[in-house]
Amino acid sequence: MAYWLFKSEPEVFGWDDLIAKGDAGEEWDGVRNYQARNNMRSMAVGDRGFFYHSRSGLEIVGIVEVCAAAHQDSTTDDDRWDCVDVRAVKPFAQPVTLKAIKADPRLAEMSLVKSMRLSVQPVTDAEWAIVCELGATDPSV
DNA sequence: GCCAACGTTGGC
DNA sequence: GCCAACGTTGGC
Repeated sequence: MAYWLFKSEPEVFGWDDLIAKGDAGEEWDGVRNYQARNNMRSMAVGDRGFFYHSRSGLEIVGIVEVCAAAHQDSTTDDDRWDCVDVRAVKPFAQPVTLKAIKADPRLAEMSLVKSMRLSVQPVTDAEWAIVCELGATDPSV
């Protein structure tokens, strides 16, 4: 299983909005960046990701699961743009702030630190475990 | 194919 | 709200 990180502005589409979608989840649409799109094309159903609140919040708030592989983004007719569907798995007991991530030398190579603007990012197995630990949340459940 | 101009993202 | 970083566009 691969791990990812999805960024969204909470005022536009936040964690609570995804929770409200239930088990069916929601299209991760609106991505208009090739690298982010390519990351979504690499995803498999069952892959997990972090949900990060950008611009305000600035913290990882929970764990999501990919529930549909990449397909046409329904918000555009342009066939260059695909997206996956994601659903909420569970919130972090303790949100992990960007500040905390930057303060942890083990996370210095995270895309969140290195490629600040990329909206859909890969996360390594090691980073996944460390962030879940910081979030006081057991990732296996 | 280069690179300047432009638009967008996102931390502060 | 500002502005730095960075991706994209388009003229040459």
